[in-house]
Amino acid sequence: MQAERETNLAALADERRGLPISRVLPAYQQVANQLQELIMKGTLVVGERLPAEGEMAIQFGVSRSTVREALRGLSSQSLVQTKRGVNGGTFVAEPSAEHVQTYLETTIGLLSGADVVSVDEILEARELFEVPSARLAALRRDDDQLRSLKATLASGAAADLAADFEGHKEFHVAVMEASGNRLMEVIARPVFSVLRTRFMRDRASPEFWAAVVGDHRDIYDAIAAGDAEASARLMRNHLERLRSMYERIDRAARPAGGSGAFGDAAATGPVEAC
Amino acid sequence: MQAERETNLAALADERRGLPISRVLPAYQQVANQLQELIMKGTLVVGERLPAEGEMAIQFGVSRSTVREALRGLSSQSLVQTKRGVNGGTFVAEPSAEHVQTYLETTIGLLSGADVVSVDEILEARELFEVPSARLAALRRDDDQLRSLKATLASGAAADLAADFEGHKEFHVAVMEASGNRLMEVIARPVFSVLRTRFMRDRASPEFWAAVVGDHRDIYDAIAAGDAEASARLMRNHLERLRSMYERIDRAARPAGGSGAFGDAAATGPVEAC
DNA sequence: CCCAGCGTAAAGGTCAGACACTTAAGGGTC
DNA sequence: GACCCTTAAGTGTCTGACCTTTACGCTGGG
Repeated sequence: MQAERETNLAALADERRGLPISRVLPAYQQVANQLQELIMKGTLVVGERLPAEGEMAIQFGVSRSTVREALRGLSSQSLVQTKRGVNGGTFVAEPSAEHVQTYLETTIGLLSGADVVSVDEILEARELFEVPSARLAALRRDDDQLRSLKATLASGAAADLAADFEGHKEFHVAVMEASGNRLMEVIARPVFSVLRTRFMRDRASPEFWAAVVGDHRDIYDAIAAGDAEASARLMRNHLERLRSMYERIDRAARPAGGSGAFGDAAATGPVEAC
Repeated sequence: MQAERETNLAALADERRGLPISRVLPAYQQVANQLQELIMKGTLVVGERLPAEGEMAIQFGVSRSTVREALRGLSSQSLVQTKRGVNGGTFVAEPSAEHVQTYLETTIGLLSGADVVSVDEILEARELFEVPSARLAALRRDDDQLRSLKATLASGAAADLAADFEGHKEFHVAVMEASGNRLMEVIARPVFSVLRTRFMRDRASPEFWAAVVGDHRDIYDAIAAGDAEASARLMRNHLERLRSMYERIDRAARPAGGSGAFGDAAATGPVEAC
């Protein structure tokens, strides 16, 4: 009872008005779209197993390769998951915060690399996210979260920069966790990570890191005391300190990407030939 | 000069210590990973054309189908784009805010549907995003943005609810645009859209919409006057009004998804048989 | 009775080769 | 010079085969 798909798919296009632009989607796209819709409408429940590739091929009236291509797309969006072996198959994946974070991190990195968003905007967004996080953390943290937070405070006596750098990350992540808003956390973490990746460690002086460690301790105290406004204020100051460092570092030219990934491939560069 | 991949890929697993869990990724995954890395490192520049599928197959030492599956994954993450015809091929896609928004919208919707994040958290995140947006908009909007903003103000005399509902969306989007932070916009829009989708129109009384329209006008005035604090405060009040409506509506059971998407398929449901 | 080992079969993973469809470019005709 | 037509590169799709993984059940020994 599924689509018929005559040999000539283009026939479907006849129904369209005006614009004769070829808008017949490839079969794998159509299959992917249909499956995605079933998942999003909840017709296919999380954890549910889809029919085997071969069966879906029959039901959709396409070949197994086509179905597989569709599934690859869905699985790279973490909508489905595949398992091999007997009782293997394709399963509706359960939405996970981690997937979203991974995706956001790479994507924001790309947006930044392509100058669709500027470093300034990322820094600003970070403040917009983390300052309220600190405020909420002061209001909501439970004892466990407070303990985790405390555990991330660096030794102070700078053992080595790398440890401080790690501690810095863990502290901020712990604050986001303590804020009690998982959506906020899912979004703020990648933003933080992108900045962290862009401005790798070792660029700042030991004195700078010492100040960072002091900031963390102050913020921790405010959160522990449940002082929302102090937490927010201190976090803002802290982020401003960091921002000034980032801005100083930003005077580092990004390497101009050359071709050559596929050595002898095509001499037909995207720019002028001849 | 590419990977060799003997017939037995599992040989690669021998190098591992301890844990003998089968962690040899499928070939398509490995190919996808390598390509993704090349793109993210900037070795493959935006707009650049990758070798034809057949050539990549040779270079990676896999079959064309495998390459294609890898490409489907990348393309569904909007990392690459394919074009048919002569001079067709696979091109490194230019990162676009729209793709991210689409992805975020579906994903946040799923996270919410699976109760990984609660409606409360989404509502809170929305306030956390849009209140600062309004503040920044007051400080930064240029004349064009102000004009666009004004254009979204509903007629007031409720023509029909649908129009108000649309206007509501456009107003909030315009504020985000005027905030001058594109990252913020990319993130805030999907959050807004998810709420909007979850609580479809027509659930609120005409009086409610009238109040909404009034709120919008007030916020607009504050933004036009460049009064940052008033903008923020009014936006906060506005969102609180909306929140109360959402919370009232949230007393609506979601339909329990039934099986049957693949009718006669398998009787081997995920739950008890017999 | 329990456990280890082995075989089996279902399902995904990979491959090779063929053909269809799309589309830009080049050449030929009027 | 404008238009059409052929051509070819490259993606899209299909077929059918074989490999690999892995849960499950059977079987035999302790």
